[in-house]
Amino acid sequence: MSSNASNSQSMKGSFKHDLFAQFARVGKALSNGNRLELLEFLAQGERGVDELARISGLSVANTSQHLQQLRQAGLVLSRKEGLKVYYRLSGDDIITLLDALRGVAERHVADVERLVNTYLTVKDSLEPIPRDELLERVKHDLVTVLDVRPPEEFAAGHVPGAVNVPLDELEQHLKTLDPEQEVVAYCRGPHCVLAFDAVARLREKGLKARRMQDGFPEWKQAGLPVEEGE
Amino acid sequence: MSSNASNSQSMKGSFKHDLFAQFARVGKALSNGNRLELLEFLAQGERGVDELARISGLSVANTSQHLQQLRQAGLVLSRKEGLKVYYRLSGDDIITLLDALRGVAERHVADVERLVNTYLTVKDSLEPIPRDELLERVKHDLVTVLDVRPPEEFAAGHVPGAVNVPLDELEQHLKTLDPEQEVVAYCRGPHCVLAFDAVARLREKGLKARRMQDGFPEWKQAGLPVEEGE
DNA sequence: CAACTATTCAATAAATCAGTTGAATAGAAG
DNA sequence: CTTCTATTCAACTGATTTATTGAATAGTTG
Repeated sequence: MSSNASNSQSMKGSFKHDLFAQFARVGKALSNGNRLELLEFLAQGERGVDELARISGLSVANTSQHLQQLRQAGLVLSRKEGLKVYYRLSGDDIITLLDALRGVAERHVADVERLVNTYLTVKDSLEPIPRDELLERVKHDLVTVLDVRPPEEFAAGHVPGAVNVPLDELEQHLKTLDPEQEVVAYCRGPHCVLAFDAVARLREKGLKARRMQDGFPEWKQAGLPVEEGE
Repeated sequence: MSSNASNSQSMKGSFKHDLFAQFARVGKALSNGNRLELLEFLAQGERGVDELARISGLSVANTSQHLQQLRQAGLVLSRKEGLKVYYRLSGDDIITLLDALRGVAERHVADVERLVNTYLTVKDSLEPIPRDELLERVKHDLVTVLDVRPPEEFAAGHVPGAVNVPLDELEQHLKTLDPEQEVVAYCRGPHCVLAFDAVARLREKGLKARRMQDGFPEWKQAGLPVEEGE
C-alpha cells in the first residue's frame, strides 16, 4: 500500500518488496477454488453476475465479492449495461496464466493426478486429439466435432463446423451420428468434465469418440479460426 | 482432502470442486510476496535454508515454513545432504508460471507500472535487448556482457562469455571497459533491480549500457547455451 | 414517483495465515 | 558419548479470508 519515490540505494529493498507484494496480489486472486472456477467461466466469454452465481452455485453477494477481488487483482474488467454488470477477462494472457497454473498443478501435485484418474477411470485411454490435427481433419470432413457446452457459450464462439450438443441432449443426437465417423468432443478447458463425460457415454454406445486437447479458450487463443452465432 | 471414487453423475460437481481446490493450492503458494521472492532465488539454482533466510531477510524458522508450503504445493523439492537441506524448483515449468504471473501483473495491475516507473525514472529509455539478439552479438564479440549477480549464482551458471561484476565492484571495473563497446547487464529476472541499477550507473559514466531482456533463468529455459564455473 | 431488479456494501462468525519464540530432532565433529 | 549446528516442529498472537445475512444503491418499468 505504501510507496515512496526515489532512486537512491536504500530504496532498492523496499522497491523489491513492494513489487513482490504486487505480484502476490495476483497470486492471491488465484488462491481460491471458487475464483478459479469463475475465471474458467469467464474464459468462455463475457458473463453477468447472476449468471456466474448460478453456474458456480455461489450466492450472488458472494460471487460479487469474488469478482471484485479479481478486478482488484487486474484479472477481470467489468462493464455496466442498464441494470446488469458484465464481467470479462482483462486479456488473453489470463488464459495463459491459468493454463500455466493448471499445468504445474497437474505435473507436480500428486493429488491432481489421483483425482483425475479416479474420476476418469483411465484417462489415457481417452487420448485427446491435438488442436491442429483436429483442424486438419475438420477441413477434410473426416470428423464430427461436438461442442458440449451450453448454447450461450456456443453462440459466443466455437470451433468451425462444430455441432452444439449440450450433454443432456446427447442421447437424442445419437441416432444422427454416423457410427463409422470419428467424433471429437470439447468444452471449456483441459479439465472441463463435460467433454470427458460425453466421450465416455459415446464410447459406451460403441462410437469412436475422442476428446479435443484443452478447450475452446485455448483454441481461440492459439489463433485458430472461430465461428460465431447459431 | 476428501476423495470418493465413482463415475456417476452426482460426482461431477464434487470432482470439479476438488480439482479447482487443488489448483487453488498452487495459487495460494503464490499469494505471498516472501514466497515469491524465495522462488525467484530458487530460480537461480539450488539453495540451502540458511542461505535463503539470509538473502530474503526472514528468520530461519519462518523461511523453513514458507519452503514447506511451497513443497506441499508441489513447487519445490528438497534434498538432504549431511546437516543441510537444499531446496530447488520442482521443474522448469515453475519458471514459466512465475513469468506468466509477472507478465499479468505488469500488464494489468496499474500499481506495478507505477512502481517500476517511479523507481526507474524512465523504464523505456533502458530498452532491454532480446535474448537471441544478444546471443548473436556475443558471437561476433560486439558486446561486453555483465552478470551482476553474486559470485555463487554466477558460478552455478551464466551467459557464455559474461563477466561477473557484482554491483558493489562495478566502480573498479569501469576502467577496464571499452567506452566504445556496448555493455549489456543482466541478473536474476525481469524485475531484478541489480541490472537496472548497473545500467543506470554505467550510463551516468557515459557508457553505452543496456539491460538484457528478463534474466538468467529465462535465458537458460529458452534453451540458450549456458556456461558454468569461474 | 412508486415498485421492482441486479448488484454492491457492511457487519458478522468461523476458519486460516503470517510471523515470533522456544523446544525437538538429526546428523557432524570433537 | 557429548557438544554443536542446521533444520523442523509446536504453540501462540494478531491479522486476513470466506461465506452469510440483511441493508443500501442505481437503474428500469409501469
